[in-house]
Amino acid sequence: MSRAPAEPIAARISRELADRIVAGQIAAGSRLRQDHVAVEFGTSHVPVREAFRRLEAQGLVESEPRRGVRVCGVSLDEMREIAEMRAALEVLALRHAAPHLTQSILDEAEEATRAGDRAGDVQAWEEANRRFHRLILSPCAMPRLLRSIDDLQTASARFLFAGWRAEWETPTDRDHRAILAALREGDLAAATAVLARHVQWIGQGPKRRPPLVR
Amino acid sequence: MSRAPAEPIAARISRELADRIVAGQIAAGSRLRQDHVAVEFGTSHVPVREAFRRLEAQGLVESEPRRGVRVCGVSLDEMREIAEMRAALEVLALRHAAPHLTQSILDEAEEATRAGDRAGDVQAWEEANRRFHRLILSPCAMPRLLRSIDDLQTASARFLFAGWRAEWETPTDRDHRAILAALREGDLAAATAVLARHVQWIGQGPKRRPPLVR
DNA sequence: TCCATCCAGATTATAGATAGTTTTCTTGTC
DNA sequence: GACAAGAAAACTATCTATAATCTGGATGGA
Repeated sequence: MSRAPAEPIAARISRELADRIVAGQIAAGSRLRQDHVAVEFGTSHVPVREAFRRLEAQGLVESEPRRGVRVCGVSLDEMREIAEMRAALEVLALRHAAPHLTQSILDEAEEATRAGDRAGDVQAWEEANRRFHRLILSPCAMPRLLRSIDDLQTASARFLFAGWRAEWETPTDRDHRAILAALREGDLAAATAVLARHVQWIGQGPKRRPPLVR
Repeated sequence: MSRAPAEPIAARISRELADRIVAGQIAAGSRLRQDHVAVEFGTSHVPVREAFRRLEAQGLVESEPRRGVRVCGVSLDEMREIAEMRAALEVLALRHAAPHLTQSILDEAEEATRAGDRAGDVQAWEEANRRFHRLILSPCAMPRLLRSIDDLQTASARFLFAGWRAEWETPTDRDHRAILAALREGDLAAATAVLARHVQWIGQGPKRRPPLVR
């Protein structure tokens, strides 16, 4: 069949650039010039501009009217802000998702936690961590809320990759298991409390070295 | 003087379309066709497409890859979702803003409440209401949070204008004054509790008539 | 005979490329 | 340090291609 992808080029560019920004391959504060990006992707700058708007909405770049776009910074303040927003919104989502959680979803979440334990690098751990959160939150059936949470998780991942690569994993698996245990017992209050603390833990920043603002 | 605005056309189009959608001049569910909009504004379709991306980020329209964009619906579920998100985020913002609130800010907020009392139509009331919230929240100095809240308030206004035009105003001024009183006394817990209830009250929907989904 | 389904052509709309204009930044000169 | 000329980049318009939708009509079945 070899059906043409039918995915607009703008979407592809925005995905690719988002990945690079999150991975830290594009430095914070650096300018993105539409012609250069266009040349690199072998397209014109028109879809590039649309991709920029998308990244702007995700909070990965900021744009000034006639002066181009630049990658957002990764300061400690921004990190805390995002962590607190995540905590507030994920608690809300979990509160609505809890009544619709099934045994099989909880089992899948358990498996995601184990995958996080087995993860050898940050990327794999982050993916497992995000899968865990998505699993227990998406049954809330609130699409706008889930989209916001997803954008915030992307931004969180950016901090994770940018700053410190050592101290992931250890306490999170405990938190994940505590959340699952509370959910299995129907103790929603305990589950949301642990979730809030767990998310904000990420926002506490590095214990030893500063967050490598490039 | 008379400096050319230097505001990109895309920004102007997105503002104008957002106003119309919020005001209910463009029906929920109707399609927006880029070259029609372009003809109306006397431009090409390129800035129109960028405006669409902006509206999509604000949650006013939804876009399918090669099938165009259409105005989001205004169901009761979406309304509740937005109200709950607002409650969660505005409480967070107030918690961080409270330490930085000054006497003059509270006085201005009081004045905004009075302006809401005096408002003769929904538009004026909505503007005063939004000014009140912005005043007491913006000292939190969390730009990303404030942007999210602003988008949610825009969506709220849409429901307000779309569905029912009778029952605004009455209880809200009481809530606003209760929030201000609690803030003046330094009772942050009471202030956030009233704020959360107050915001979710909007999400309760019309008491008598259904929300006029067009 | 009437109705539903499906297909081909025409029409419409989205998406992207190319080219030109305007604004901003840079560099060289006084 | 200020200013002007040049370069670079953002922004928009026009044109083109590709995908989706709509129309009419044919076919098959009850």
